[in-house]
Amino acid sequence: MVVIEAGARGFLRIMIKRAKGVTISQVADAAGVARSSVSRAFTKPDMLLPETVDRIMKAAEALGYVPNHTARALSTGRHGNVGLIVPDIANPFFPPLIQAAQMEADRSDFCIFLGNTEESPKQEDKLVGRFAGQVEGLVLASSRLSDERIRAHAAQLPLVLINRDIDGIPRVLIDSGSGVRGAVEHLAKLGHRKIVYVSGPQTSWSNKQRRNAIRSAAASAGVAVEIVAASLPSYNSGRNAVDAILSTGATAAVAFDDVTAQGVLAGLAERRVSVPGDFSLIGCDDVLGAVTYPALTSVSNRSREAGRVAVSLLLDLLQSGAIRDVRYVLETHLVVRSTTGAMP
Amino acid sequence: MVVIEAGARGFLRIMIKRAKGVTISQVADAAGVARSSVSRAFTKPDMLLPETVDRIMKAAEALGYVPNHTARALSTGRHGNVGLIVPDIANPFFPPLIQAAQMEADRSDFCIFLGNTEESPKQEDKLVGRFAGQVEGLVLASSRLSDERIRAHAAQLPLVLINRDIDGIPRVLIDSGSGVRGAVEHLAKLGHRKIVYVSGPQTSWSNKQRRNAIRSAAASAGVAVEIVAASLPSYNSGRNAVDAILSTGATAAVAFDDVTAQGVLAGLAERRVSVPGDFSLIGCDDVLGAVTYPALTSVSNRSREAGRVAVSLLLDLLQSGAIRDVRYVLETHLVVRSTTGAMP
DNA sequence: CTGTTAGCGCCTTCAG
DNA sequence: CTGAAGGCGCTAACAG
Repeated sequence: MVVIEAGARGFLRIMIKRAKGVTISQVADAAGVARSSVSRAFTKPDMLLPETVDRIMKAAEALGYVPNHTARALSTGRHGNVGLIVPDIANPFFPPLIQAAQMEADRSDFCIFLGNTEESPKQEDKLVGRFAGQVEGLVLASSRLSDERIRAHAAQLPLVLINRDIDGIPRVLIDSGSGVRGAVEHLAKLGHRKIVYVSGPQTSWSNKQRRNAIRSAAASAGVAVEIVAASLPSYNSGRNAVDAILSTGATAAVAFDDVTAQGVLAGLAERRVSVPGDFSLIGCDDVLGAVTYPALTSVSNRSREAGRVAVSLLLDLLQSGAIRDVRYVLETHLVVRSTTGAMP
Repeated sequence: MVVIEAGARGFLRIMIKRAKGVTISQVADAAGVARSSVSRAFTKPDMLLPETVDRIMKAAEALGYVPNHTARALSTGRHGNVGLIVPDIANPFFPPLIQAAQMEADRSDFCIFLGNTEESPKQEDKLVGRFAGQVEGLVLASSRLSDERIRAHAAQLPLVLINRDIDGIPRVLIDSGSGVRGAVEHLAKLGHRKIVYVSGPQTSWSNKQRRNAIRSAAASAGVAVEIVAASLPSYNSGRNAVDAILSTGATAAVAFDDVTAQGVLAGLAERRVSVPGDFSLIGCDDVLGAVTYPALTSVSNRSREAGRVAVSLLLDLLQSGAIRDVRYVLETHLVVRSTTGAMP
């Protein structure tokens, strides 16, 4: 129905009155049954005579009835939503994760609340609170919260963590260690004797993990390692790190992530250092695919799987009602492309 | 409280009983007032004596009361959520848009439901339906639905479109035409006499817009144009288009988007065609920032603003209750970096 | 198998 | 300014 009325200041306002939800009672009347039967027809049809279900469904269809999600949620306490909170949607690490989470939720007819914390713990706390009332559970990806806050939230509602290792809270971890070890061995085999690790954020769980993996792998391969800090994981900090990298005398580098690696790649090109002729470079996360030139050798990241598994785990927990201390680890591996070659 | 109980099959199950929501009644009792007063204290405090509000708030705090969103929604019909549906989260065009939408919603304490349609109209329809019950309004970004379906949905709940131009439905459009014209003029000024447009998906509103803008701008600048189709907007189709591009004899190209342009860039490098020395290249959407080497000249995209404006518009509509026929157009412009130079 | 009867937790008239 | 009562739409025992 379209309504045209005079607004407060005299001008015309066009309003479209939207269909006011048909209720279960109207359907019940139309079908000549009790409200509860209509409810059952939609939730537990096997409790009813097939023909009754049929009659109810016909009436419902005719009236355009559609169950009210909110009312059902209030009554059952289950609303069929899960929340997903990430620090930065725009970081290429997350979109595939989000997408996979979404697909997995969809398979069970769940909806996803998405939250972006802008890397701020305060914002993260706020979002958890805002979501808490309307989701059955939450996935926290690369949370920036303290262990205490996370534990506190976990006491309020089912929680699954991604890339955060807290005892007693279900978590899925991407073990970049395995892939990073492969990277170091790959470089050693190519003859490199000294490499540098271009590090990421000091507070990052992944950075710590990668740094340690490189150190130990290099030690056992007899390769020297130097660390060059690139505070932020960004293109610019990678590019700015190039002088420091070259001054170490190393012939190869592993960067905290692909974005940083791409910055390094650009910096090297500007200085006429050819890759992989004069210098070899490896990224992490494999988020750039083969889009750089030369195509970047990188460590696979499996963020897509992490998203899928996390949601799947959460839905399992919701269904079973139990909390299991799950620690799901995803191994990674080296993806060799064109930025690595024999030591010059 | 931690409970350890024997599970059905005898093994131990550890469960954490979560705090069962404190209700308004408990607060009312504790504060010695009626339930309605507690409700008012939270929604219309000015209707109450300041000291009453105070007493209620104290009691609420002590009990750890937090209003039940679902119950409130059932009662008021407003649940403080909006939905955002996109075709492909992983396409770099969308994350900034999503992020901005999220921030704008957050400013008004709204939560965002995110839906990913995998480019499928069927999935999009399904998501709209699933969301409909629990959001007050919806933003459809680059919808793949037919005009009819969109109109049908718009009749059910408030809708705002991004990059889709349908009369009578509020929409925000990114006009890449202006930027693309700038691109052509830029190339003409550099002396190029023949250019190619590497086109995107035939069904895309943006592709049509860009193609037309290039044609008309080239005509008035006296530049010849050829179209090379790159069916999908992807790195590979860009790279595969390179031979066709070079065989036209053109000295410059504008690509449908940055991802395609990056593929072209790689293809050119493989064929030892130097950029911008031998060939000039311009992308669209500016999603790669300056991360390619050489840094890509591109047309700005403003997807971030589109996301922000769309949500802001939607919230306005919700508040006013009226439907205005808004058509919000965002102009774009050329961002000159290092892939364009004088005709060889 | 189906109807009856209570709520779920909150908001909102309507009286005082 | 505050209390009492009814209802939002649906589900969940409990009877038949």
